[in-house]
Parts: sequence; C-alpha cells; structure tokens
Amino acid sequence: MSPTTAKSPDVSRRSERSRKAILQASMELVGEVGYPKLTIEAIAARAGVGKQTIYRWWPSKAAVLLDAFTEVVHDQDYESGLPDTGDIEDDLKTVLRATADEFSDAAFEAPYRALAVAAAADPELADQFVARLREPGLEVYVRRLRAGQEAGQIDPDLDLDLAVELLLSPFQQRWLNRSGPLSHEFTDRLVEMVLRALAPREGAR
Amino acid sequence: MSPTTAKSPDVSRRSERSRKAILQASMELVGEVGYPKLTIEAIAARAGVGKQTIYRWWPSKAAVLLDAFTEVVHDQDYESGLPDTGDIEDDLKTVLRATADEFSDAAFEAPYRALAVAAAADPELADQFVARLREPGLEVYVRRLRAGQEAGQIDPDLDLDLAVELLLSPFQQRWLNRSGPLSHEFTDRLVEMVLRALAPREGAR
Amino acid sequence: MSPTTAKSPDVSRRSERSRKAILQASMELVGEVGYPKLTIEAIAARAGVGKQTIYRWWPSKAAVLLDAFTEVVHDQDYESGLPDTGDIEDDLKTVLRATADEFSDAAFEAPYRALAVAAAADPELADQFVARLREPGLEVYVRRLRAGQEAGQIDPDLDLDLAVELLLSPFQQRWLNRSGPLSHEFTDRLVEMVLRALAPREGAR
Amino acid sequence: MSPTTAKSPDVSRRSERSRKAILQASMELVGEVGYPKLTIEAIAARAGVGKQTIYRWWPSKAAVLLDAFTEVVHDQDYESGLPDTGDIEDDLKTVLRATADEFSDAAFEAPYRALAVAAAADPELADQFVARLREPGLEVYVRRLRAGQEAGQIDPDLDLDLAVELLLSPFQQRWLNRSGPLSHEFTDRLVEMVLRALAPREGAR
DNA sequence: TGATAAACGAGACGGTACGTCGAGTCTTAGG
DNA sequence: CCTAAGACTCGACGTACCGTCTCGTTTATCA
Repeated sequence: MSPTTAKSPDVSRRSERSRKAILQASMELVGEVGYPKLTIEAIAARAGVGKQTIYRWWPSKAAVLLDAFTEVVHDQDYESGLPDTGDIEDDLKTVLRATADEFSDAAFEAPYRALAVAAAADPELADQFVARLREPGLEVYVRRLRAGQEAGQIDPDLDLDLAVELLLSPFQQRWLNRSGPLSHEFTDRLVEMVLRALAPREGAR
Repeated sequence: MSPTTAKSPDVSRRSERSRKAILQASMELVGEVGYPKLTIEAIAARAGVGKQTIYRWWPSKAAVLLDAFTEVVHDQDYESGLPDTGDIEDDLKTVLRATADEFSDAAFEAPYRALAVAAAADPELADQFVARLREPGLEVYVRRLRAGQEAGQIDPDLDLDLAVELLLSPFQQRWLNRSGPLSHEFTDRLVEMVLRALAPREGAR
Repeated sequence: MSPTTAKSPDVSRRSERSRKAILQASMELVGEVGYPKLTIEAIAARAGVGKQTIYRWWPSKAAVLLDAFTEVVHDQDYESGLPDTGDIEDDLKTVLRATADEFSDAAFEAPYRALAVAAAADPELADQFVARLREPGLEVYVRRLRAGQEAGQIDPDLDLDLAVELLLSPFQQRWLNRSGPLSHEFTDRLVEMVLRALAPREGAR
Repeated sequence: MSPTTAKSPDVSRRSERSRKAILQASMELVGEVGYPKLTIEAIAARAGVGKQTIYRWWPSKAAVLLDAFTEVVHDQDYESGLPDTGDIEDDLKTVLRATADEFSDAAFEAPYRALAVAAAADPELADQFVARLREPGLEVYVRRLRAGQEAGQIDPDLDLDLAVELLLSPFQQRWLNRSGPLSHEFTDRLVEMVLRALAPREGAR
C-alpha cells in the first residue's frame, strides 16, 4: 500500500493510476517471463508509464514486486487465525494441506518464489520480505500452538517460535528447493512428527 | 568434476588448463563482487580465457559456479560419516555446531548462497545442486540416525529421511532467509527438540 | 548534413554534441588505422558515446564516414565554379593539377578512398556517395565546358556529361587502382587529349 | 595456378585436391553471399578442408579469390587479340559491346567486383590484381591501336597507353560506381568520342 | 481561477554485459 | 609432414537494459 521507500518526491501528488498499473504489470510479467527476465523497461512499457516514474518510487524491481505481492495478499485475513476445533493435530493437518495447495498454484507460485529468491540474495529486501509476508504468517501458528499449550496438549515449557520453525521450515525448504513433493501425505507425516516433539513429557507433573 | 552439460564439443580435446582457471576465477570473483555482479566477461578475463571457452562448456554462470564449488568440496570426506560416540544428542549437537560455524564463514557462504539462490530460481540447476551438494550431506545424517535406531535410541518405525529434514530444514531456512542467528544455542535447542520427536515411544517394547 | 537514414528515433531530441563527436572521431580514426580496421566500438570510445547512439542514427560505419566527410567538405564552394580565363585548356589543366594535389594529400585520401571502396561494394551507399560527393563535383565541369561551347572552343553538338566522364574517369581510375602516378604531367596530357575530342569539327561552320 | 605467396611450406607436397576445392568453394561462396560476408571458415567448411590449409597457402581471402578468378579466366585467350577488320571504329565498338555484356553477367560480376574493391583498399593486392587481370587486358587494346596507327587511322605521335586509359576508364568507372548503365549506346558514343581524340591532325603530313 | 511547479509519458543518452561470430594460432590424429 | 578437425585467445559485432537526463504535457494545489 505504501511505497517501500520515499525520499524526496511529494507523495500527495503521486499518480494512483500509474502506481496501480505498475504493480499490475509487474505481477503479470513475472508470471509470463519469470523474475530474472523481468525488466524495468518491460514493466514501464506494459504499464504505459515512463521509466522514471518507477525509479522515482521504488529502488529496485524486487521492491516493486514486493509491493505488488503485498497488495494482492494484504487483505488475506491473518486476523481470523487458524481454526481451533480442539484437536490440534487435525487443525494443523488441515491448514498445512491448504497451504500446500496454495503453493502448488502457479499464479501464486511465480511471484512468491521470485520474492523468496530475491530476498535470499539481498539482505535489505529480506528484511522487508520477512516482516511483511513471512512473520504475519508465522504469528498465527504461534497463537494456535499457545492455545494448544493452554489446553494441555503441548508442553508448556516449549519455545513456540522454534516449534513453528520446526513445523514450517521443512515445508518451505521442500518448496524452495523442489526437493520433494508437497503432498498431503508429506504434510500429514510432518505434523505428526512435530507433534511428538511438542507433546508434554509424560513424567512431568 | 565433469561439466554440467556437454553436447557437441569434443571433450577429449578440452583444455584442462582453461577449465581449472575458469573454476578458480569464478570462486574468487563470486567472493569479491557477489553473485549478481559476477559476469562471464570478468571470469574470462580473470582466467585469461576467451568467453567462448566458457560458453562452449557451461550453459550459465550458475553451472560454472556449481562445478567450481563441487570441485572444492568434492574431496571433503563424506565417507567417514558423522561421529558416533554412542550419545546421539551429543554427536548431533557437535556436528550442527560445526556446520553453523562453516556457514558463518564468508569464504564458504558467498558461493554457496549464490548456488542456493540460483537453484531456487532454476529447476534444472536445482536438480544438479541437490544431487551433488545436498543429498550426499543428508545421507550421512541418515546413516547416523540409523545407528541410533539400532542402538535403541530412536523409534525404529520412523521415516529417517523425514527426520533429517526436520533437523536440517530449520537450520537451512534460517541461514537462507537470515531469519535468525545460527548460534550454538539455536542448534542445541533444535537438536533437543527434534530428538523428542524421534525418541522411541514409551509404550513400545 | 542530415543523417543518412532516420526511421523511428525522434530527430528533434538528437544530441548535437554526440553527433559532432562521432563524426570527428570517425575522421580521426580512419586516418589513424584505416577503414578496414575502423570499428564502431573505437568510434564510440573516442567520441565518449554509447555504441547505441551510433547504431540509432547510422546503419553502418560507411554511413557515418559519409556524413563525416560530407560535413567536412560541404562548405567547399561548388558555387564559385571553375576558373574561366577564356583559355579552356589552361583552366582545365590548372584545376586538374589542383585536384591531383588534393588526392595526394593523406588526410583527404584515407577517408575518401574508404568511402569510394565502400560505395563500390554497397549499392545503397553508392547512391548516397555519388549524389552527395561526386555529382556536385562533375556539375562544375559541365558548366565550364558549356561556357567553352558558347565561346566556340568546343563542339556545340557534344554530350557534355560524357565529355566530363572522359576527362575525369582516367584520373579517378588511376587514383583508385593506383595504376599510375597522379602527376601534373599526366593531368596535362589528359587534358590535351580530351580537348582534341571536344574540338569543333573543322568542316563545321 | 601458382599461389599468391608461398613462404615456408613444401609446395611439392601440396594437395592439388584441396587447392582446387578451396578455389571452387571461394567462387561459389562469393557469388552466394558477396565478398564482405565471405569468410575463411565458410570456405574451409564448403571445401571440406581445415582452416590451416588455407592459411598455409594464402595470406588473405582476397588472395584466394584472386587465384580462383585467375584460374577461371586464365585460358581466356589474350593471344588472339582484338579483331582487326581494318575499320577501327567498328572493331572497338564490337569489342566494347561484348565487354559490357560480360560485365553485366552476374556470375562474372560478383567475384570480379569483389576483387576490384579489395584491390582498391589494399595496395599489395592491387599490384597483383593489376598485373594479372588488368594489364593483359589493356595490352591487347594497345596492340590494336598500334595497328590503327600503322594504318594511318590514328595519330602516330599519340601515347597509346594514355589512349587506352581514355577509352576504358570511363567504362570501368561507370561499372564500379554504378554511375550509369553499361549500354551499347554508351559504349558506342564512348568509342566515337575517343576516336576524335585519336584522329590524325588534319594539318599533319 | 489562473499560474506554476510537480509528477508524468516518452525516450535519447553513456554505459556494461550479453551471447555470437570469425580471425588467426595451436594441438591432436591419421595417412 | 601435410592434412582435417576443431579448441583455443582475442576482439568486434549488434542487442538489451541499466539508471540518468532532458523534453514537452498534464494535473492539482495555492496565490
């Protein structure tokens, strides 16, 4: 919604028309040609915009894409959080299956992978990427696990941030490296194994 | 060791001198300027080689780098495997701490991150990358866990491949995304939590 | 004066500074290294200009050189025409001697020969070359011969265009093929012999 | 028949088969793609010959072409000379018409123009070109004019070499510059005008 | 309600690197 | 030891984009 950076230019005079056209053109083009072949010139041409208008408001094509992607997903409701039926294993399996499906959708995949890759290469972008797209996603898992803790299904002494890493990193890693299928079989087994690590210790009282 | 691809040219006539110079120049340059600013022209110039000689034998700068990196690490002994003192927790902590230190070494980090990023963007390269650099590394973990199974420290019914993913993915993910420090504190906690998931079930014989 | 061709780019935005620098650099370089070793890259470097700026406005290095040469000689006064002392033999000898001296000047010779050669190989360029550099030169001879006709020194029925070819071609041919010296002896004999062909027929009035 | 230059290699061991294939390939290719796009590599490939075999025996592609062309035309009989019916005007018109037709033949034109152009640019080649292809041609004209002198049709004091230049240069120049058609109309007028210059002076006895 | 200053579209500019082509040299195998 | 084959270094090609820099032309405050 807001530009990644804005130094001198007068934001109030900014052309909303151009901003939208640029973001949309970016999303379209990254899907068509891929991130490495995405060029500022092509974005400008597709958007019917001068190159300077892009350079004026964004520092790099990655920043454009991050804005574009944020705009698309920003209304996705992190508010409602994860489902909570009381059965944490079932809830996590459901959510992870849905996430796996989403990551298999090409329309989502191309720009998201582009951003993940760009972030891996560029520390500055990585901060933005993590703060705006990754952390909000992790947070809802932490909340669900905390509910599980309160319900006595999860060891109360556990570091929940690390627990979420344990659950989501294998998933993310598989996807990013294409080192294996994101099947429901996989996500189910993953949830089961992670929950064994989270279970309260029997001896504990 | 072998070129990534080799279609028409006659491999037997290949200049070993040029091949070595190219791989070395790549490693040097990627450390000096980083992957995105690494150019074929600079590699050729540094190696004292015609550009065509690079284009003749490699399809992309990523492929050059993969060969270069493979050549450097290929004699690293996967044979000896992980240490096995009988205490699996201690052994894993030791190894993961060492790995964390390695990944904090800039000389290793630059080219390896470059490859990981390029692989994330390019499926063809990803196959090579995973097969030549990732899987041999995973395999030694699987072997150590199998020894733990046989020693009764790990549930005999577990999928050890998935177990290794559970252990290494959070580590890889943190490193790639720079989403947290690769401290010994972190690796120790990670090993502990994963071992809770691997422990034999109490009810089991 | 004007570019050889101009299709899409906006001529009104053209940089006069770059245009001049390119033309000057071409002339300098063709003198230093000769036409076959003249490269667009060297012109661009010498002129402090991007290669694209040359490719944008000229189709070939020959076209650049043609513009460069035209610019240098264009203010050479064709207006004043040839001298007319009343003695046509003397006038022609004087002019041809001067022309021979000019063609013996290395600074003139290198680019002009380059153009003549390029024009001989390339019909499109030949048109431009002939129209812009050769024909204006021929025209002044035709005018002088016409004056000679009116003065009764030249046969009134003659084709003056052919007469000029008769006079200048042997000269041009010797120069282009280096098939003999461009001495004053040669030009004088040439004028004399041609004038025998142009003399009015005795039987006529 | 003989190579343009031959320094070190042992001529007696030379492969006649390769030599012929190279000359033929040159002639074919210059017709197909023109001289500037004619490459040594293409000649070698077409001739089924290693590049080195060309470099061993010829200093440049122009030299190859000169040999190739000489081979083709060398048996053209300069011996028989020009026709001599006693009517010099008629004889010259006939010959020049035939020459014009020859120069309009594309199969002859392409390689000959290539050589003429290359010779104009390269003084060393020019010597060879003039000595082997031009001068023999001029000589037969000189002989015919001499016969005309002896028959009293031509001024006995004239410099016949210059006379031949007067006759042939306009023709060559038109052809090389494409500055006009090589029509029979043109050649006839040319012969007539030149003969006026050559005619014996009336007052002379 | 103009004027006036900005952001805008367009695109030429100086550069860098691309990937290709051919030059001329060098090495290997074969006759 | 000439030859066919072709890999090598080198350098130029013509193209694509980069990011910067004018150009007029909207456009939207403020005088």
